[in-house]
Amino acid sequence: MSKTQINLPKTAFSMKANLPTKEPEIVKLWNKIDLYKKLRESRKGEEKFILHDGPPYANGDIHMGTALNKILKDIIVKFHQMNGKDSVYVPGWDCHGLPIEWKIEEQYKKNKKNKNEVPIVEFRKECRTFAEKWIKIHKDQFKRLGVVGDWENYYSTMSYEAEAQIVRELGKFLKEGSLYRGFKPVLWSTVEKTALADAEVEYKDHKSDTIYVSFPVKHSNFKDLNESNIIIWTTTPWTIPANKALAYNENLNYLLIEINDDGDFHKKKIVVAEALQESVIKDCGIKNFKKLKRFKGQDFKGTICHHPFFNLGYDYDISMLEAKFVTTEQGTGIVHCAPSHGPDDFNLCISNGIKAIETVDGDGKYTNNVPLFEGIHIFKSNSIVIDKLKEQKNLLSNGELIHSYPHSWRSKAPLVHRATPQWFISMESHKLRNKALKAIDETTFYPKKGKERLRSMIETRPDWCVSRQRVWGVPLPIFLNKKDKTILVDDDVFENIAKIYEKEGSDCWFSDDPQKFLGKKYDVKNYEKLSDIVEVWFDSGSTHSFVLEKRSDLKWPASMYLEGSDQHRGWFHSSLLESCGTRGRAPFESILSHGFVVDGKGLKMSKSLGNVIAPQDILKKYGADILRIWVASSNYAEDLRIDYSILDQHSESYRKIRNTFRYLLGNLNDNFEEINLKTIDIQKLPELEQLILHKIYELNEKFKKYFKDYDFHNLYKELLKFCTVDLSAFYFDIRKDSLYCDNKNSERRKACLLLLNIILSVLIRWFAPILSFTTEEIFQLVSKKNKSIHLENFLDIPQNFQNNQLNEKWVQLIHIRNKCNLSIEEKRANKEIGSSLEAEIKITLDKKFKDLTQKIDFAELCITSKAEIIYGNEKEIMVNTVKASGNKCHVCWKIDTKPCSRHST
RNA sequence: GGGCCGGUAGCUCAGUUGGUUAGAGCACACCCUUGAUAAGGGUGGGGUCGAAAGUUCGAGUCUUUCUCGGCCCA
Repeated sequence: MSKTQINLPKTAFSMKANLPTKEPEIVKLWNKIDLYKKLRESRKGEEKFILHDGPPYANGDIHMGTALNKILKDIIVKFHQMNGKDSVYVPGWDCHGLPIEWKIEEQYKKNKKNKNEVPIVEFRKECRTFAEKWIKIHKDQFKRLGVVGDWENYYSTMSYEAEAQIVRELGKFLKEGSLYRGFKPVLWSTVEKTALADAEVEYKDHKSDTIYVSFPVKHSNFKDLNESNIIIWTTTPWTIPANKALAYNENLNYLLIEINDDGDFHKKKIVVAEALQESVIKDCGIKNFKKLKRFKGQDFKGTICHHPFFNLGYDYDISMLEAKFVTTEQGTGIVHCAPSHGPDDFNLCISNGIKAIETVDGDGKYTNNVPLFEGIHIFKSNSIVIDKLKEQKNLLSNGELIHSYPHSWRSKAPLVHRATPQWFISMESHKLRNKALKAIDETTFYPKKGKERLRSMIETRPDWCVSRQRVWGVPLPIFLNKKDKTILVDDDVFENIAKIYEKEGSDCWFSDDPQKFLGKKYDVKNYEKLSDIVEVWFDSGSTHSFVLEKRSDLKWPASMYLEGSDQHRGWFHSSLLESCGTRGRAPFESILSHGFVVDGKGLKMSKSLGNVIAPQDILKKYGADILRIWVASSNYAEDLRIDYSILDQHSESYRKIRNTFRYLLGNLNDNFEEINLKTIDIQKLPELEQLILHKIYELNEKFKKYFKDYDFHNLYKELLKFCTVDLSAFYFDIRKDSLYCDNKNSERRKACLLLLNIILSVLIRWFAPILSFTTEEIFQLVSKKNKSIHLENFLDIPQNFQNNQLNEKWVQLIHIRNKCNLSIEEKRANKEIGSSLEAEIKITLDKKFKDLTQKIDFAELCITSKAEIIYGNEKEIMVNTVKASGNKCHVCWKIDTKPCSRHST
């Protein structure tokens, strides 16, 4: 009966969220109202915030890392949008490259089809179809996460416009002269006469010739080394003619040893690592020797040797270089380096200014760059090398070894590293490195540590190799003059090729008459067309040119690039170089990098550990908003942990937030009214309401600060704390009595309803970028405008909400309230009372609190039936709780000896 | 193996230039409520700050070593 007299909350907003089924409906709604278009219209002419999407690879279902990345982007885009910016998000995909080629070849293998018999153009069409399929799947998966963007007009690196622009970009490097032809070792099959990718290699046992070779020291700053011989060990004697350097490790100890055995090395001094001395002595059958000196690897610094074939025309200097890859696992602790025949050798040499040259041709025969050996096949030359070394008295010993060695998976033939012609963009010739370093200085990094990471990479990286001997990519638009091998550099030709690609794509490079690309200016008879493709990092590094610059809804440079921290070496890096090379500055104003998703213990996710969680599983079990909370509440500057217990806890927080909204909606009976914050007569409100307005003001200040720093986990934490501490446990709890039991005309109750409206309108906006679905669900329920929450702005909280004096006062009042709670709890533990309304509290305060507490009703604050304050001289706050005497009002449940003042009639 | 980054309560995170008994929310335990009810309130337990050594009157905060983990490179 009494229930009819009170105002109980009533709302259509269910306590149970049921996100997995509700969210897809909301995605449909956004589709139906064309939210993205409306977002753009609503911000027409406003300042732009452009988060340029780093394209994911169109291959396979999305994983947690992808989900994290997209949600973080979406949160940021939405924050800026609600902050009044025209916050445009154009998603993109990376489409060219080996992984897709590989997938298509796998299908061929299954169907017993031979790739070499399929025309290139047909093969490329299949790659394109494959990528298209995955773009479509990704799109739906991203939308399901609540990500809003221009899904209809996405970009891809395989679009005709992109392929055309990539040609134009390369043209700029060619014209400038920083793109040059060089050589670099790749895994090569002399049988198939082709380069092989890592995945096409299988390792099998192979019998190799082994040799210990001496390199006579020509000059050393370390006196003891002069007139000694540096010993190396190798399993590929045929690479000795290509030797250009020796590598040592400065942290190892080395020995100078004198050999006293008869033979070529009688009375000669040799150098090997101390840790390998025994094995070398044993291997080479040395009987009599004397250790002369022990020294550190760093003493090698600056040492120059002769090539063992010095007297046969190999009269160039062999430098000794420091290299960390030199170990004492086997050999001599000094490694011979042929930059044309090993990646380690290549990298070490190029960083020391020694370039690789073409020493072996496609058939496996030495070129004319190699004296004595020209025309000889490398697989037949080991014995010749060994003979010559013996002849030159530089062979300490030789033998054979069976070891694991790379072979072609197709022909089963052993592979070699062979320097092949490649195309490089120079870091130095046109000061690309300097430009990039300057651009890094001008970029803001979130977190700050990203700056150092990118800088240290740019400082040390070698020239950029942009060519690949594959099929699925943008063809390098290069013609070589057949006579003098010079590169054809002509804007008209590049533009002609670009125009053709714009119309029909780049497939035609492989199928059509080359004259078509040369135009009328040049005769195809005089030019050789290249068949290399552009490495995919150049593709994605160019997205700024065919997306940011080409689209009128975007701007160049982007406001932000946002990717995982691995992209310091990837997309951040390639975009920076491409843009600095062509435009002299970075294509971004800021970079935000996030860590990796790891499991609950901080270990990386892997199938073998069984700790992989797929976003699809989370969506099914919890819903996207829980995943979005996980993103927002985690510190992306570090690795992000996730497991089901972590998600369980976030869904607990979600329920707390949801119930906060439910309380608001219930007491408003879903009749939400948008309040004009500027016209509120704050002084007329009760102090409690004024205090909450102050708290809203304070939180908004924090909100703005955290948002400015992209510090979402602290921002979310503050929002959650506001819901639980300030609202649920304090304001809501206290005001239940007024909301339920006051007369509807009560000023106090009206003031509270005003606050509930204000809180709802502020809170729903604060949460909208994170809880995109739930806030929309609420907004659809209360807004009569049939609009989306995401079209709203954050509210300007008026300065007059701030009231520091009042806040300081209430800090003390709340302190007293806490003391009361302790006292009440004591009686509750004694079973003297149950609910706090059964209590009457007597508070003893120092007189100085009189002004502070005079007008405060502690029965209201502490939700007791009665409260009395006694002012005395004791400094300490004392509270005495007794069981309230009298009768319980049937309506408001307060106990009093007198009839209830509100409900006695 | 190298470079960079990190390891604060069960979980997510704060801890300003080194300074009193290391904080918050969530989770947990117990109690209350049954008019936010698969909700709400109150009280409470729980970390010596990855480990060790050092600098200092004093270190989670500085140095070194080790250890565990992550990314990149090899």
